[in-house]
Amino acid sequence: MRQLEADTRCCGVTVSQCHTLLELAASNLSLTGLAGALELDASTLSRTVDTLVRAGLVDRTEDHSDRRLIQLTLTAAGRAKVDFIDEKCNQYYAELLAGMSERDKRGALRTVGLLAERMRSLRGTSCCSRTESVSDQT
Amino acid sequence: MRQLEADTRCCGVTVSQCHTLLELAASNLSLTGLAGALELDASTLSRTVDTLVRAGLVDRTEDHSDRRLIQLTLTAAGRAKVDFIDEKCNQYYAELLAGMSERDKRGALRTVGLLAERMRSLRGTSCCSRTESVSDQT
DNA sequence: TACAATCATTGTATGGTACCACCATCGCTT
DNA sequence: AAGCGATGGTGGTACCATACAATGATTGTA
Repeated sequence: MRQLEADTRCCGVTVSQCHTLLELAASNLSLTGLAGALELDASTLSRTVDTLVRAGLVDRTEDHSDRRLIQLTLTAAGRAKVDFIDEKCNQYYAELLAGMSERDKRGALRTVGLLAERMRSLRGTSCCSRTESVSDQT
Repeated sequence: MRQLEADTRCCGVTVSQCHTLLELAASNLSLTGLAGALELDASTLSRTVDTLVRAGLVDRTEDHSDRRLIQLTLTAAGRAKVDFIDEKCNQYYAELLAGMSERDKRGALRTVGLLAERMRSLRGTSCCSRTESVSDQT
């Protein structure tokens, strides 16, 4: 997580901004669509998108068939940023695997796939019933 | 990350509080010592510890040999919380591995160990030179 | 046409984080 | 012993991430 954070920040975006950009690169969506895809509240996304729009990485355009909707698309700069991030990530993954034996590399790829799948299927399955939270930061 | 967050929150603490408790369980430390171990700013830790002290999970005690130091120790409730968290984590890991073949389980454990070691050794190695950050959330 | 549902935004609150300034304490040097 | 720099903890301030509630605009439907 720390590595991820350092890397994305050094790409000029925060982790959240990065997730948003990557999701938009996969498919243009409305705000609520994007919020759903990222499992975030729409209000959170709205503000994140604000930042990205101001940064010139994302465009907000109205949908003429339903004027409630806001279509979000990457600008050219946004696409470039995504490419840059992808490249950086791939570099990092390559470094992670560097020095492993062929056998270990294959094992690593298989393990990561298995675990990802298993994690996805366990999503929401856990946990204990809601307990009191530790807060009250007076 | 999401799963981790949901699980720890459902244990009644945030992820940061959880890290703090677990580190304290490993060894009693002063505030700066703890901050160093978690690679966080001392002021950040000071406030997190505030919360945990108010929650009755951590004790602050002065060091008589050096009155600048604050010794941090888990209370009984704190230790209980850590045990609970440990148990929950182990449960989750068990569920992650459940259903895998013996061979895949061994592979998964080996992969995780290899990757963790490799990540540690790459810490700080990356990345590009600092670029401008996308912010200005006016 | 009136009303419920949907979408985006804004207000408010909590939490994590860092940097800086500050104060108390400690240790060393003169 | 006095002074001064180093160290440890805390509070001020400023971000970002996030959620929930309220609001305004729009749509669809009874």
